[in-house]
Amino acid sequence: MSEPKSRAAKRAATAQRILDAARAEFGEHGLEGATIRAIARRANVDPSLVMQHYGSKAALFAVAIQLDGAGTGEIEAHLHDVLDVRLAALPPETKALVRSMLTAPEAAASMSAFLNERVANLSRAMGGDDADLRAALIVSSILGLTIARHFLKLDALTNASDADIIRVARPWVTTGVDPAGSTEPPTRAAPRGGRRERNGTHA
Amino acid sequence: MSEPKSRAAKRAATAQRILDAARAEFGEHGLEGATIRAIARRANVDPSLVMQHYGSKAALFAVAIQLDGAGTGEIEAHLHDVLDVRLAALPPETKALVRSMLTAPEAAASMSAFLNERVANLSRAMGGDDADLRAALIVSSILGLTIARHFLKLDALTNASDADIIRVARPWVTTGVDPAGSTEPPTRAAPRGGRRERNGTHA
DNA sequence: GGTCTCACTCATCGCTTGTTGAGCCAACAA
DNA sequence: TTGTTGGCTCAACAAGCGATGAGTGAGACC
Repeated sequence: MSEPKSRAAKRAATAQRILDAARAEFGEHGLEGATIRAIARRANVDPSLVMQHYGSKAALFAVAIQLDGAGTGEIEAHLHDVLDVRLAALPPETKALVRSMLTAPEAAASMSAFLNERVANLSRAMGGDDADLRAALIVSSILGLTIARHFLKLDALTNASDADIIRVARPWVTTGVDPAGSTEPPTRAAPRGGRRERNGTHA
Repeated sequence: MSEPKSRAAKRAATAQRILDAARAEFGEHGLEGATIRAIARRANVDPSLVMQHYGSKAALFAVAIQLDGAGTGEIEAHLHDVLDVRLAALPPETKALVRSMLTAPEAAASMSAFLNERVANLSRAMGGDDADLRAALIVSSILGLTIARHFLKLDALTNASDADIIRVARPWVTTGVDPAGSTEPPTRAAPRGGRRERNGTHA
């Protein structure tokens, strides 16, 4: 399986194994629910070694929920890809971050910062009236979809295939096709507050 | 403040005070983060009295996250009200339920059941193609909005007033006005992986 | 091949948690 | 005034937690 490596390489491999185990445990049970002992057990290692590697449970958690952020700036330019990213099996660090964001203040802060940045980027890319608010709604919706599907496992979302969800959700999120609209031409409520209705993406 | 009541009434009042304290603590710190001692302290009561009243922490939590469910069936008929309900300050039991839904399996199950029912009702009310899926997207979006605003406190959502959010989100959620609609036609990235793009609801 | 290094384990500490049972004292009944 | 009920507190338990520090043994170095 794994060749006998140098001592440093072996230690690095152990650190990575611990980190993987930590992400899995944090992703399943959250920051408080996961224990150093369980992480160590999963990594086939003594609990004290976990501390020796990462200093404390909080420090380990901070590393575990760090998103690599590849394409964070780019991804808004290809908004169509966002849903795919979210719908495919979630990366362990994302799962760990989401799992704890409602109970662990550090996770909440990290998630807020991440989403605020996405909102800002998206808002800039979209422009128009209420751009910030509209961007925040889109980002919030994707968050809600992720939670409902991968964590709460709502029937309608687990029964549906990835392709189904992408087909229905993508045009909605990215171009505003109405999810509430029936097959017949929707009888739209008159917009209130005098905001003019924009529908630029569809003729 | 409170007149000396009968013994039974006094006991009932204490039970209610404990329950209120529990909802507040669970709502702030979640099931695991909240402690019997903290709940008792908040209710000005001995910790053991909490046990005497509700049996166990889990049993108290089960009572604390119970939604009264008034209008659960009705509310789908008046979807416009949903956002108002969600945007006003969350009821303590809702906050407690949401806070723990990602870390406490019992809370997750309760939330799933609640949302599944909402999806089913909404789907029935809407009809059309992919009704279940579209209903699930709407419900998920409202969930995401609630989390992003009241728990993660995203900038764009805390800066905006209730009225702003309702104005922008309501027509979107209820009638499908496009939140992403830009002024210029977007240059779309070519779909990857050969998945054909469907756009059934719009001609 | 002897010595040192260091990745790792073992035993254990202090602390907090949920939970329990005995005891106290005001409120009721006679 | 007496005896009794019952709402409530006090003190303490076992279990599990994160964290610590001494010790061990296989591999690196000269």
